[in-house]
Amino acid sequence: MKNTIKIERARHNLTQANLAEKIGVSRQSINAIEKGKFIPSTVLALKLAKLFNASVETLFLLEDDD
Amino acid sequence: MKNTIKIERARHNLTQANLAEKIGVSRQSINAIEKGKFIPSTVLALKLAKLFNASVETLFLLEDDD
DNA sequence: TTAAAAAGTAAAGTTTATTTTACATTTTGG
DNA sequence: CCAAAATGTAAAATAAACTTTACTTTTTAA
Repeated sequence: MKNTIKIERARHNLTQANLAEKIGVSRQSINAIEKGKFIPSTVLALKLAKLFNASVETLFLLEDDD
Repeated sequence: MKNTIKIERARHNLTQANLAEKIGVSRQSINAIEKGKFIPSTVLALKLAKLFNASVETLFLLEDDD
């Protein structure tokens, strides 16, 4: 599973810390998700998509091994 | 968080058991998700959306308390 | 109406997401 | 260049997702 959070974050001029704050998770969670260390819950994915005016499908991409 | 899995499952004529099999989780997981007992991971949400030709956003609806 | 299938539920266990704290490295702006 | 901000990382703890087993209740079809 890939995601484009880092890119969207750049487009929206947000740091990991302020994205985390807006979404209501810790900064380390954002970092870990960006780095592919774990996959967020659907609630988090929906919140991120909403914030970025994107779909969950464009933000998170299924891969063969998922 | 609400979801419309039960409805989509009906539209696609699938039992909890065969949906579970197609998605690769246990039947109890499908049941628990339908009953709102827990919120699936983003991978699961994407797989369900794909199977149902729906978007994650239409399948899973954020609520105020999320 | 009855047997079979499907759905609901529950407890115990495993795995994975997420937090907290804390520190190291990298990037950025003055 | 230098300080501050941002990012990376890691360990320990907690919460939540998910599995397995097993049993009960409800629905469906013959």
